[in-house]
Amino acid sequence: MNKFTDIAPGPTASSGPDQRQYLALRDRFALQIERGGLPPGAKFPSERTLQFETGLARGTIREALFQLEAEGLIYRRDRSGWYVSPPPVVYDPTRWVSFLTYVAEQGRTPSTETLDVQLEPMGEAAAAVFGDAPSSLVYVLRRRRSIDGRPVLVERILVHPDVAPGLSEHDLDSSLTALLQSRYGVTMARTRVEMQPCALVREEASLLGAKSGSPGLLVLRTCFDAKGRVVEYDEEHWRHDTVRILVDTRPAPAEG
Amino acid sequence: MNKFTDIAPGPTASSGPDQRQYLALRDRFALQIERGGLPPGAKFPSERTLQFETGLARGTIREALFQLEAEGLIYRRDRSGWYVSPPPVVYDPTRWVSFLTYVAEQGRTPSTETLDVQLEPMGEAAAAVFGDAPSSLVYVLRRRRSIDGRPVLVERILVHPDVAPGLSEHDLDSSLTALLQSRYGVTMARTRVEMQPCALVREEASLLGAKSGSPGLLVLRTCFDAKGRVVEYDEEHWRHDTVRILVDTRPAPAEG
DNA sequence: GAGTGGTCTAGACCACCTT
DNA sequence: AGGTGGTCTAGACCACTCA
Repeated sequence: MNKFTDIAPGPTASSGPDQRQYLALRDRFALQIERGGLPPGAKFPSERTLQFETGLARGTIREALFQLEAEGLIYRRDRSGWYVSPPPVVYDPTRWVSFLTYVAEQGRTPSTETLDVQLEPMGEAAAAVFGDAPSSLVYVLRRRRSIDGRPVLVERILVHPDVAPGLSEHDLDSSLTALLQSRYGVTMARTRVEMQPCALVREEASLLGAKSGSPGLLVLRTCFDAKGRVVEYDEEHWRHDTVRILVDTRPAPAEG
Repeated sequence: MNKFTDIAPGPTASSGPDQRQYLALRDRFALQIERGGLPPGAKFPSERTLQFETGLARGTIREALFQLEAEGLIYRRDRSGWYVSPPPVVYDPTRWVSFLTYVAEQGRTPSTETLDVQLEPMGEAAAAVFGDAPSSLVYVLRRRRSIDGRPVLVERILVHPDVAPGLSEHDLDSSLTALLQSRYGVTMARTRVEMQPCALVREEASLLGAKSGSPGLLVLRTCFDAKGRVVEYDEEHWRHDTVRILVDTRPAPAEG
């Protein structure tokens, strides 16, 4: 179909250059982005425009875009288009520092929306975390957080009412960390963090404006005070290209 | 094309059940897997078999499989088929414990292959890590590690020859941690870990038997001894569905 | 309302794994 | 050698975004 394709090294050359057209296209875009030709936030040409420019089928174009998305170089806004990803923020989930603080420190603009707060029975899973009965009530707070106007994570935070009675009456769009510290005198002595790459599906995906199945990062945090009491338990679903986790530790003195 | 499709709630019912066929198919499989109907390691029917069974186009079948792959429920072996993912291993990169140890502790069978070892100039990036000149020599060790016979990560480890002279003469398929401790008397006082979801591309992907663009997790570890000297620097590329990161910390006493 | 990506179809040929 | 997934084509219609 294309003279150049016919001339290119045959598929029998097993260690020869890669023949896959979507990877060639990926390379072209990746180079443009790295060289600054496409700055963060820049919009890509539409898939149909690229079809016309390259003569490739739309599926092939999309495969190249998916590669770049998986690498975190670009992202899509549903039915709007493809855009160059801004650099990720660096997040240390073991430090009790507010999202608003560390994002601002990195020269970005954070924002938060509270989606939902209520006091409800914690159920089996949360009961295991808090060491309490499944029927015990717990504050459940759901928020969406954005950086420079782009939603980057949705979170579900559980706080025991013993720790912070009347929590839901406060403004929860600002720092929960600061609120717990200043208003309730809570301090954090230990943090347990679990992380796992995940897929953003259905509700999470749509809250983040992502396609179902988009790659994400799930971060589970359990914060304890000096008495070993669970102060806060979070489940954070991040868009995979928006965050980089950094943890710096010294082993506990008495560790075996 | 299908009577039931015609009867189903129309697309105008914006909060109605999801119409997407690949998600319906995803749900069917996810349910089968969760209920144990398809145990870890089980092979899926071929895409063409599923085409025949469901009457859907192959692209739609594949979209459903991609969803499950992104969620970590299934994985593919190149040109062999789709398989149910075994549960992930739990890994604490801040603890200086050997892969062979913690994988075995979790009832799995670890193995390691050394791909490459050499003493070479460290270059700009590594020089910044070691606080040394780019022309200084460093051991570069590349290994592939598997669990129950399935490759799960490729890693590139840098060790300074001042810390471990003659390193390349040892057996590097077994524990590097143990080797550094017992043979070179090295101890670890601090670890800095960075993590980011990534895509496995080209060489990494093919070493792991994954398709280029498959989701992965990049873990960067820098281990320091008591004098603040960099003992070891690792770059680990994991298949995203094979690992779960767990970090448990107490803040350093003098922390601000 | 025009343009965008999202979903779906129905083919084709290929490289590679498996037996 | 036969079967598998990997790549690619060339359409179609839809829901949704944006101006």
